Amino acid sequence: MARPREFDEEAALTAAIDCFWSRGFEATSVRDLAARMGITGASLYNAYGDKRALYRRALDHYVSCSVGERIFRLESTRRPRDAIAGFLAEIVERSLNDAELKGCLLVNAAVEGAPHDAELQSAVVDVLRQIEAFFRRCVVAGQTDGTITPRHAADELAGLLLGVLMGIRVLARARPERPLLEGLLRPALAILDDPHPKGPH
Amino acid sequence: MARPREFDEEAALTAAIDCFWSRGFEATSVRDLAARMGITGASLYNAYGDKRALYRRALDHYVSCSVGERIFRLESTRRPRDAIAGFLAEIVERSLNDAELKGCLLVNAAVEGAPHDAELQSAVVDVLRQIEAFFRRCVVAGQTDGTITPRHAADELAGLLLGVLMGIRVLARARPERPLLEGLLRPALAILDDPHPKGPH
DNA sequence: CGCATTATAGAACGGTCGTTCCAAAACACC
DNA sequence: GGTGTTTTGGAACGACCGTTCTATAATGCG
Repeated sequence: MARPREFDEEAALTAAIDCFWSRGFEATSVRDLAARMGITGASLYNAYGDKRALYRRALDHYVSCSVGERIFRLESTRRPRDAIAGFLAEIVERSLNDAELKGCLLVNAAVEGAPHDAELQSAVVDVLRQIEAFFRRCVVAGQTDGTITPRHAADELAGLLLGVLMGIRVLARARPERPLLEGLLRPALAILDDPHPKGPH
Repeated sequence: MARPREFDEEAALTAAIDCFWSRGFEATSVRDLAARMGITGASLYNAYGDKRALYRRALDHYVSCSVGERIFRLESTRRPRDAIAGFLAEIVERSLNDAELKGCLLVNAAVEGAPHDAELQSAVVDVLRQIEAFFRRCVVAGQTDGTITPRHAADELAGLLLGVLMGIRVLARARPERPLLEGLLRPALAILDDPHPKGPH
Protein backbone atom coordinates (compact mmCIF):
# COMPACT_ATOMS: atom_id res chain seq x y z
CA MET A 1 0.00 0.00 0.00
CA ALA A 2 2.63 2.48 -1.11
CA ARG A 3 4.65 3.66 -4.02
CA PRO A 4 6.89 0.86 -5.33
CA ARG A 5 10.62 1.21 -5.86
CA GLU A 6 11.53 2.33 -9.36
CA PHE A 7 15.08 1.04 -9.68
CA ASP A 8 16.44 -2.50 -10.02
CA GLU A 9 17.91 -3.24 -6.62
CA GLU A 10 20.22 -5.95 -7.91
CA ALA A 11 21.59 -3.74 -10.67
CA ALA A 12 22.05 -0.88 -8.24
CA LEU A 13 23.90 -3.13 -5.83
CA THR A 14 26.16 -4.32 -8.63
CA ALA A 15 26.93 -0.71 -9.49
CA ALA A 16 27.72 -0.01 -5.83
CA ILE A 17 30.07 -3.01 -5.83
CA ASP A 18 31.91 -1.52 -8.80
CA CYS A 19 32.39 1.77 -6.98
CA PHE A 20 33.62 0.32 -3.71
CA TRP A 21 35.67 -2.28 -5.52
CA SER A 22 37.69 0.11 -7.59
CA ARG A 23 38.06 2.99 -5.16
CA GLY A 24 37.64 1.53 -1.69
CA PHE A 25 35.24 2.59 1.02
CA GLU A 26 36.71 5.89 2.14
CA ALA A 27 37.48 7.24 -1.31
CA THR A 28 34.01 6.52 -2.64
CA SER A 29 31.50 9.29 -1.99
CA VAL A 30 27.77 8.85 -1.60
CA ARG A 31 27.34 11.07 -4.64
CA ASP A 32 29.62 8.80 -6.69
CA LEU A 33 27.55 5.85 -5.57
CA ALA A 34 24.18 7.43 -6.28
CA ALA A 35 25.28 8.57 -9.73
CA ARG A 36 26.64 5.15 -10.70
CA MET A 37 23.63 3.37 -9.25
CA GLY A 38 21.31 5.64 -11.23
CA ILE A 39 19.40 6.85 -8.20
CA THR A 40 19.34 9.92 -6.00
CA GLY A 41 20.89 10.23 -2.57
CA ALA A 42 17.50 10.17 -0.93
CA SER A 43 16.63 6.86 -2.57
CA LEU A 44 19.98 5.43 -1.55
CA TYR A 45 19.45 6.33 2.08
CA ASN A 46 15.86 5.21 1.94
CA ALA A 47 16.71 1.82 0.48
CA TYR A 48 19.99 0.95 2.19
CA GLY A 49 20.29 3.01 5.36
CA ASP A 50 23.67 4.65 5.08
CA LYS A 51 26.98 4.36 3.29
CA ARG A 52 28.39 1.73 5.62
CA ALA A 53 25.28 -0.45 5.42
CA LEU A 54 25.41 -0.23 1.65
CA TYR A 55 29.03 -1.30 1.75
CA ARG A 56 28.18 -4.37 3.77
CA ARG A 57 25.33 -5.24 1.44
CA ALA A 58 27.68 -4.85 -1.51
CA LEU A 59 30.30 -7.05 0.14
CA ASP A 60 27.74 -9.72 0.95
CA HIS A 61 26.49 -9.74 -2.61
CA TYR A 62 30.01 -9.86 -3.99
CA VAL A 63 30.94 -12.75 -1.76
CA SER A 64 27.94 -14.88 -2.58
CA CYS A 65 28.36 -14.29 -6.32
CA SER A 66 32.10 -14.74 -6.35
CA VAL A 67 33.44 -16.94 -3.58
CA GLY A 68 30.28 -18.88 -2.91
CA GLU A 69 29.70 -19.75 -6.53
CA ARG A 70 33.29 -20.80 -7.10
CA ILE A 71 33.44 -23.10 -4.10
CA PHE A 72 30.17 -24.78 -4.98
CA ARG A 73 31.06 -25.24 -8.65
CA LEU A 74 34.55 -26.62 -8.11
CA GLU A 75 33.63 -28.85 -5.21
CA SER A 76 30.74 -30.42 -7.07
CA THR A 77 32.51 -31.03 -10.38
CA ARG A 78 36.17 -31.74 -9.64
CA ARG A 79 38.20 -34.18 -7.66
CA PRO A 80 39.75 -32.77 -4.47
CA ARG A 81 43.19 -31.99 -5.75
CA ASP A 82 41.82 -30.46 -8.96
CA ALA A 83 39.35 -28.36 -7.04
CA ILE A 84 42.20 -26.77 -5.09
CA ALA A 85 44.35 -26.24 -8.15
CA GLY A 86 41.37 -24.92 -10.10
CA PHE A 87 40.46 -22.45 -7.37
CA LEU A 88 43.94 -20.96 -7.26
CA ALA A 89 44.33 -20.98 -11.04
CA GLU A 90 41.03 -19.16 -11.45
CA ILE A 91 42.15 -16.51 -9.01
CA VAL A 92 45.41 -16.03 -10.88
CA GLU A 93 43.55 -15.73 -14.16
CA ARG A 94 41.07 -13.33 -12.65
CA SER A 95 43.88 -11.22 -11.24
CA LEU A 96 45.73 -11.11 -14.55
CA ASN A 97 42.60 -9.98 -16.38
CA ASP A 98 42.01 -7.22 -13.85
CA ALA A 99 43.20 -4.26 -15.91
CA GLU A 100 42.06 -1.73 -13.31
CA LEU A 101 43.91 -3.57 -10.54
CA LYS A 102 40.83 -3.60 -8.38
CA GLY A 103 41.93 -6.77 -6.66
CA CYS A 104 39.46 -8.67 -4.51
CA LEU A 105 36.75 -6.76 -2.69
CA LEU A 106 36.98 -9.14 0.24
CA VAL A 107 40.71 -8.64 0.64
CA ASN A 108 40.31 -4.91 0.22
CA ALA A 109 37.67 -4.94 2.94
CA ALA A 110 39.89 -7.03 5.22
CA VAL A 111 42.72 -4.54 4.84
CA GLU A 112 40.95 -1.21 4.58
CA GLY A 113 37.86 -1.35 6.69
CA ALA A 114 37.61 -4.42 8.85
CA PRO A 115 40.00 -3.50 11.67
CA HIS A 116 37.92 -0.46 12.58
CA ASP A 117 34.46 -1.95 12.10
CA ALA A 118 33.58 -4.94 14.23
CA GLU A 119 30.62 -6.02 12.12
CA LEU A 120 32.58 -5.83 8.90
CA GLN A 121 35.43 -7.64 10.58
CA SER A 122 33.26 -10.56 11.60
CA ALA A 123 31.74 -10.75 8.14
CA VAL A 124 35.20 -10.95 6.61
CA VAL A 125 36.33 -13.53 9.15
CA ASP A 126 33.29 -15.61 8.38
CA VAL A 127 34.05 -15.72 4.66
CA LEU A 128 37.71 -16.51 5.28
CA ARG A 129 36.63 -19.45 7.43
CA GLN A 130 34.36 -20.66 4.65
CA ILE A 131 37.22 -20.62 2.18
CA GLU A 132 39.51 -22.33 4.67
CA ALA A 133 36.85 -24.98 5.28
CA PHE A 134 36.58 -25.58 1.54
CA PHE A 135 40.33 -26.13 1.32
CA ARG A 136 40.26 -28.40 4.35
CA ARG A 137 37.45 -30.53 2.94
CA CYS A 138 39.41 -30.90 -0.29
CA VAL A 139 42.61 -31.80 1.55
CA VAL A 140 40.90 -34.36 3.75
CA ALA A 141 39.17 -35.93 0.77
CA GLY A 142 42.44 -36.01 -1.15
CA GLN A 143 44.28 -37.53 1.76
CA THR A 144 41.58 -40.18 2.01
CA ASP A 145 41.75 -41.21 -1.63
CA GLY A 146 45.53 -40.95 -1.74
CA THR A 147 45.88 -38.02 -4.14
CA ILE A 148 47.17 -35.68 -1.43
CA THR A 149 50.03 -36.43 0.91
CA PRO A 150 49.16 -37.30 4.51
CA ARG A 151 52.51 -35.86 5.50
CA HIS A 152 51.02 -32.56 6.68
CA ALA A 153 47.97 -31.97 8.84
CA ALA A 154 44.90 -30.99 6.85
CA ASP A 155 44.45 -27.90 9.04
CA GLU A 156 47.92 -26.67 8.27
CA LEU A 157 47.60 -27.28 4.55
CA ALA A 158 44.24 -25.54 4.47
CA GLY A 159 45.72 -22.57 6.32
CA LEU A 160 48.63 -22.41 3.93
CA LEU A 161 46.35 -22.53 0.91
CA LEU A 162 44.27 -19.73 2.38
CA GLY A 163 47.41 -17.73 2.99
CA VAL A 164 48.67 -18.31 -0.54
CA LEU A 165 45.30 -17.23 -1.87
CA MET A 166 45.45 -13.97 0.07
CA GLY A 167 49.04 -13.51 -1.01
CA ILE A 168 48.21 -13.93 -4.67
CA ARG A 169 45.51 -11.30 -4.45
CA VAL A 170 47.83 -8.79 -2.82
CA LEU A 171 50.78 -9.55 -5.07
CA ALA A 172 48.65 -9.32 -8.19
CA ARG A 173 47.56 -5.86 -7.14
CA ALA A 174 51.10 -4.56 -7.30
CA ARG A 175 52.75 -6.97 -9.71
CA PRO A 176 50.28 -8.49 -12.14
CA GLU A 177 52.95 -10.62 -13.82
CA ARG A 178 51.95 -14.04 -15.10
CA PRO A 179 55.33 -15.72 -14.52
CA LEU A 180 55.32 -14.58 -10.91
CA LEU A 181 51.80 -15.70 -10.11
CA GLU A 182 51.83 -18.95 -12.07
CA GLY A 183 55.34 -19.69 -10.93
CA LEU A 184 54.53 -19.51 -7.26
CA LEU A 185 51.55 -21.76 -7.83
CA ARG A 186 53.73 -24.70 -8.88
CA PRO A 187 55.65 -25.25 -5.64
CA ALA A 188 52.52 -24.32 -3.70
CA LEU A 189 50.59 -27.17 -5.26
CA ALA A 190 53.58 -29.50 -5.03
CA ILE A 191 53.21 -29.45 -1.25
CA LEU A 192 50.10 -31.50 -1.74
CA ASP A 193 52.03 -34.26 -3.48
CA ASP A 194 53.57 -37.26 -1.87
CA PRO A 195 57.27 -36.71 -1.32
CA HIS A 196 58.52 -39.82 -3.13
CA PRO A 197 61.81 -39.27 -4.96
CA LYS A 198 60.37 -41.00 -7.99
CA GLY A 199 57.08 -39.22 -7.31
CA PRO A 200 54.50 -37.90 -9.78
CA HIS A 201 55.70 -36.92 -13.24
CA MET B 1 70.46 32.20 6.79
CA ALA B 2 66.95 31.68 8.02
CA ARG B 3 64.94 30.51 10.95
CA PRO B 4 65.65 26.85 11.71
CA ARG B 5 63.01 24.15 12.02
CA GLU B 6 61.75 23.72 15.57
CA PHE B 7 60.46 20.16 15.47
CA ASP B 8 62.30 16.86 15.26
CA GLU B 9 61.72 15.72 11.70
CA GLU B 10 62.38 12.08 12.47
CA ALA B 11 59.96 12.04 15.40
CA ALA B 12 57.36 13.85 13.34
CA LEU B 13 57.74 11.34 10.53
CA THR B 14 57.34 8.49 13.00
CA ALA B 15 54.14 10.09 14.27
CA ALA B 16 52.90 10.41 10.70
CA ILE B 17 53.66 6.73 10.15
CA ASP B 18 51.51 5.87 13.16
CA CYS B 19 48.59 7.84 11.77
CA PHE B 20 48.71 6.42 8.26
CA TRP B 21 49.47 2.97 9.58
CA SER B 22 46.48 2.66 11.83
CA ARG B 23 43.89 4.53 9.76
CA GLY B 24 45.08 4.38 6.18
CA PHE B 25 45.67 7.23 3.77
CA GLU B 26 42.14 8.36 3.01
CA ALA B 27 40.80 8.17 6.54
CA THR B 28 43.68 10.19 7.99
CA SER B 29 43.14 13.95 7.85
CA VAL B 30 45.85 16.54 7.64
CA ARG B 31 44.61 17.89 10.99
CA ASP B 32 45.00 14.44 12.56
CA LEU B 33 48.52 14.30 11.21
CA ALA B 34 49.53 17.77 12.34
CA ALA B 35 48.15 17.18 15.83
CA ARG B 36 49.93 13.85 16.26
CA MET B 37 53.14 15.21 14.79
CA GLY B 38 53.02 18.15 17.18
CA ILE B 39 53.15 20.77 14.47
CA THR B 40 50.69 23.04 12.69
CA GLY B 41 49.27 22.51 9.24
CA ALA B 42 51.42 25.29 7.85
CA SER B 43 54.59 23.64 9.10
CA LEU B 44 53.48 20.32 7.69
CA TYR B 45 52.94 21.79 4.23
CA ASN B 46 56.13 23.79 4.47
CA ALA B 47 58.23 20.78 5.42
CA TYR B 48 56.69 17.97 3.40
CA GLY B 49 54.75 19.50 0.52
CA ASP B 50 51.34 17.92 0.79
CA LYS B 51 49.54 14.96 2.30
CA ARG B 52 50.48 12.54 -0.44
CA ALA B 53 54.15 13.48 -0.34
CA LEU B 54 54.12 13.02 3.43
CA TYR B 55 52.59 9.60 2.95
CA ARG B 56 55.35 8.56 0.61
CA ARG B 57 57.99 9.89 2.97
CA ALA B 58 56.36 7.94 5.79
CA LEU B 59 56.25 4.77 3.72
CA ASP B 60 59.89 5.14 2.73
CA HIS B 61 60.93 5.59 6.32
CA TYR B 62 58.82 2.66 7.45
CA VAL B 63 60.30 0.40 4.79
CA SER B 64 63.90 1.22 5.53
CA CYS B 65 63.40 0.78 9.27
CA SER B 66 61.33 -2.35 8.99
CA VAL B 67 61.98 -4.40 5.87
CA GLY B 68 65.46 -3.14 5.15
CA GLU B 69 66.72 -3.72 8.65
CA ARG B 70 65.24 -7.21 8.83
CA ILE B 71 66.71 -8.37 5.55
CA PHE B 72 70.16 -7.08 6.40
CA ARG B 73 70.16 -8.51 9.91
CA LEU B 74 68.93 -11.98 8.96
CA GLU B 75 71.04 -12.31 5.87
CA SER B 76 74.21 -11.37 7.69
CA THR B 77 73.72 -13.54 10.76
CA ARG B 78 71.86 -16.66 9.72
CA ARG B 79 72.28 -19.49 7.29
CA PRO B 80 70.03 -19.33 4.22
CA ARG B 81 67.31 -21.65 5.37
CA ASP B 82 67.22 -20.06 8.85
CA ALA B 83 67.09 -16.59 7.39
CA ILE B 84 63.91 -17.49 5.48
CA ALA B 85 62.32 -19.22 8.46
CA GLY B 86 63.35 -16.36 10.74
CA PHE B 87 61.89 -13.75 8.44
CA LEU B 88 58.50 -15.43 8.30
CA ALA B 89 58.52 -16.25 12.02
CA GLU B 90 59.26 -12.64 12.88
CA ILE B 91 56.37 -11.47 10.74
CA VAL B 92 54.03 -13.92 12.45
CA GLU B 93 55.19 -12.73 15.86
CA ARG B 94 54.87 -9.12 14.85
CA SER B 95 51.38 -9.73 13.56
CA LEU B 96 50.30 -11.52 16.72
CA ASN B 97 51.57 -8.66 18.87
CA ASP B 98 49.69 -6.13 16.77
CA ALA B 99 46.79 -5.41 19.13
CA GLU B 100 45.45 -2.60 16.97
CA LEU B 101 45.47 -4.82 13.87
CA LYS B 102 47.35 -2.20 11.91
CA GLY B 103 48.95 -4.83 9.72
CA CYS B 104 51.86 -3.86 7.50
CA LEU B 105 52.03 -0.34 6.14
CA LEU B 106 53.53 -1.63 2.91
CA VAL B 107 50.71 -4.12 2.35
CA ASN B 108 48.16 -1.48 3.28
CA ALA B 109 49.72 0.85 0.74
CA ALA B 110 49.74 -1.85 -1.91
CA VAL B 111 46.04 -2.48 -1.40
CA GLU B 112 44.65 0.95 -0.60
CA GLY B 113 46.63 3.50 -2.51
CA ALA B 114 49.00 2.03 -5.02
CA PRO B 115 46.60 1.15 -7.85
CA HIS B 116 45.57 4.78 -8.23
CA ASP B 117 48.96 6.41 -7.72
CA ALA B 118 51.68 5.47 -10.17
CA GLU B 119 54.55 6.76 -8.03
CA LEU B 120 53.33 4.96 -4.94
CA GLN B 121 52.76 1.86 -7.03
CA SER B 122 56.32 1.81 -8.29
CA ALA B 123 57.66 2.39 -4.78
CA VAL B 124 55.67 -0.59 -3.52
CA VAL B 125 56.74 -2.74 -6.45
CA ASP B 126 60.34 -1.84 -5.77
CA VAL B 127 60.15 -3.00 -2.16
CA LEU B 128 58.36 -6.20 -3.11
CA ARG B 129 61.14 -6.95 -5.56
CA GLN B 130 63.72 -6.37 -2.83
CA ILE B 131 61.99 -8.86 -0.56
CA GLU B 132 61.66 -11.33 -3.39
CA ALA B 133 65.35 -10.91 -4.20
CA PHE B 134 66.21 -11.59 -0.55
CA PHE B 135 64.22 -14.81 -0.64
CA ARG B 136 65.81 -15.79 -3.94
CA ARG B 137 69.33 -15.20 -2.66
CA CYS B 138 68.57 -17.35 0.36
CA VAL B 139 67.08 -20.11 -1.78
CA VAL B 140 69.99 -20.13 -4.20
CA ALA B 141 72.49 -20.22 -1.36
CA GLY B 142 70.56 -23.00 0.32
CA GLN B 143 70.35 -24.99 -2.87
CA THR B 144 74.09 -24.58 -3.30
CA ASP B 145 75.00 -25.84 0.14
CA GLY B 146 72.38 -28.56 0.05
CA THR B 147 70.08 -27.30 2.79
CA ILE B 148 67.28 -26.43 0.35
CA THR B 149 65.88 -28.77 -2.25
CA PRO B 150 66.87 -28.17 -5.87
CA ARG B 151 63.57 -29.70 -6.88
CA HIS B 152 61.94 -26.32 -7.50
CA ALA B 153 63.30 -23.32 -9.35
CA ALA B 154 64.65 -20.62 -7.05
CA ASP B 155 62.47 -18.04 -8.78
CA GLU B 156 59.34 -20.01 -8.07
CA LEU B 157 60.24 -20.65 -4.45
CA ALA B 158 61.07 -16.99 -3.93
CA GLY B 159 57.74 -16.00 -5.46
CA LEU B 160 55.91 -18.44 -3.25
CA LEU B 161 57.64 -17.18 -0.13
CA LEU B 162 56.76 -13.62 -1.09
CA GLY B 163 53.17 -14.67 -1.62
CA VAL B 164 53.02 -16.48 1.71
CA LEU B 165 54.45 -13.39 3.39
CA MET B 166 51.74 -11.18 1.90
CA GLY B 167 49.15 -13.76 2.80
CA ILE B 168 50.23 -13.89 6.42
CA ARG B 169 49.95 -10.14 6.74
CA VAL B 170 46.45 -10.09 5.31
CA LEU B 171 45.27 -13.13 7.23
CA ALA B 172 46.65 -11.76 10.48
CA ARG B 173 44.67 -8.61 9.97
CA ALA B 174 41.40 -10.51 10.09
CA ARG B 175 42.32 -13.60 12.04
CA PRO B 176 45.24 -13.02 14.41
CA GLU B 177 45.24 -16.62 15.61
CA ARG B 178 48.57 -18.21 16.48
CA PRO B 179 47.64 -21.76 15.48
CA LEU B 180 46.54 -20.56 12.05
CA LEU B 181 49.62 -18.48 11.32
CA GLU B 182 52.19 -20.80 12.82
CA GLY B 183 50.42 -23.81 11.39
CA LEU B 184 50.57 -22.59 7.83
CA LEU B 185 54.26 -21.83 8.26
CA ARG B 186 55.16 -25.49 8.77
CA PRO B 187 54.14 -26.87 5.37
CA ALA B 188 55.32 -23.63 3.77
CA LEU B 189 58.83 -24.17 5.06
CA ALA B 190 58.67 -27.89 4.34
CA ILE B 191 58.66 -27.09 0.63
CA LEU B 192 62.25 -26.07 1.02
CA ASP B 193 63.22 -29.51 2.26
CA ASP B 194 64.44 -32.37 0.14
CA PRO B 195 61.63 -34.78 -0.57
CA HIS B 196 63.42 -37.94 0.54
CA PRO B 197 61.12 -40.37 2.33
CA LYS B 198 63.73 -40.81 5.03
CA GLY B 199 64.55 -37.11 4.78
CA PRO B 200 65.09 -34.59 7.61
CA HIS B 201 61.89 -35.82 9.20
C1' DC C 1 72.80 45.50 14.63
C1' DG C 2 69.81 45.29 10.46
C1' DC C 3 68.43 42.41 6.58
C1' DA C 4 67.06 38.56 4.09
C1' DT C 5 64.99 34.31 4.73
C1' DT C 6 62.54 30.77 6.68
C1' DA C 7 59.28 28.68 10.28
C1' DT C 8 55.37 29.24 12.97
C1' DA C 9 50.52 29.90 14.57
C1' DG C 10 46.00 30.35 13.36
C1' DA C 11 42.46 32.02 10.63
C1' DA C 12 40.49 31.55 6.29
C1' DC C 13 39.47 29.50 1.61
C1' DG C 14 36.40 27.04 -1.57
C1' DG C 15 34.92 22.52 -2.03
C1' DT C 16 33.06 18.21 -0.77
C1' DC C 17 31.61 15.10 2.73
C1' DG C 18 27.60 12.11 4.79
C1' DT C 19 23.15 12.92 5.82
C1' DT C 20 18.46 15.04 6.20
C1' DC C 21 14.47 17.66 4.84
C1' DC C 22 10.64 18.89 1.91
C1' DA C 23 7.38 18.92 -1.57
C1' DA C 24 5.74 16.39 -5.38
C1' DA C 25 4.65 11.91 -7.46
C1' DA C 26 3.18 7.09 -7.69
C1' DC C 27 1.30 3.21 -6.26
C1' DA C 28 -2.03 -0.33 -2.97
C1' DC C 29 -6.13 -0.62 -0.81
C1' DC C 30 -10.80 0.69 0.91
C1' DG D 1 -11.63 7.80 -6.35
C1' DG D 2 -10.04 9.32 -2.28
C1' DT D 3 -6.57 8.05 1.43
C1' DG D 4 -2.42 6.50 3.41
C1' DT D 5 2.20 5.18 2.66
C1' DT D 6 6.34 5.13 0.36
C1' DT D 7 9.62 6.75 -3.22
C1' DT D 8 11.70 10.33 -5.69
C1' DG D 9 14.28 14.54 -7.00
C1' DG D 10 16.75 18.24 -5.45
C1' DA D 11 17.92 21.58 -2.33
C1' DA D 12 19.81 22.22 2.05
C1' DC D 13 22.48 21.23 6.38
C1' DG D 14 26.54 21.62 9.33
C1' DA D 15 30.96 19.53 9.51
C1' DC D 16 35.16 18.60 7.78
C1' DC D 17 38.35 18.22 3.87
C1' DG D 18 43.14 19.59 1.78
C1' DT D 19 45.34 23.66 1.12
C1' DT D 20 46.74 28.60 1.27
C1' DC D 21 47.22 33.15 3.27
C1' DT D 22 48.72 36.59 6.63
C1' DA D 23 51.11 38.20 10.16
C1' DT D 24 54.57 37.38 13.50
C1' DA D 25 58.69 35.27 15.39
C1' DA D 26 63.22 33.41 15.00
C1' DT D 27 67.42 32.68 12.99
C1' DG D 28 72.31 33.19 9.87
C1' DC D 29 74.97 36.40 7.73
C1' DG D 30 76.72 41.05 6.37
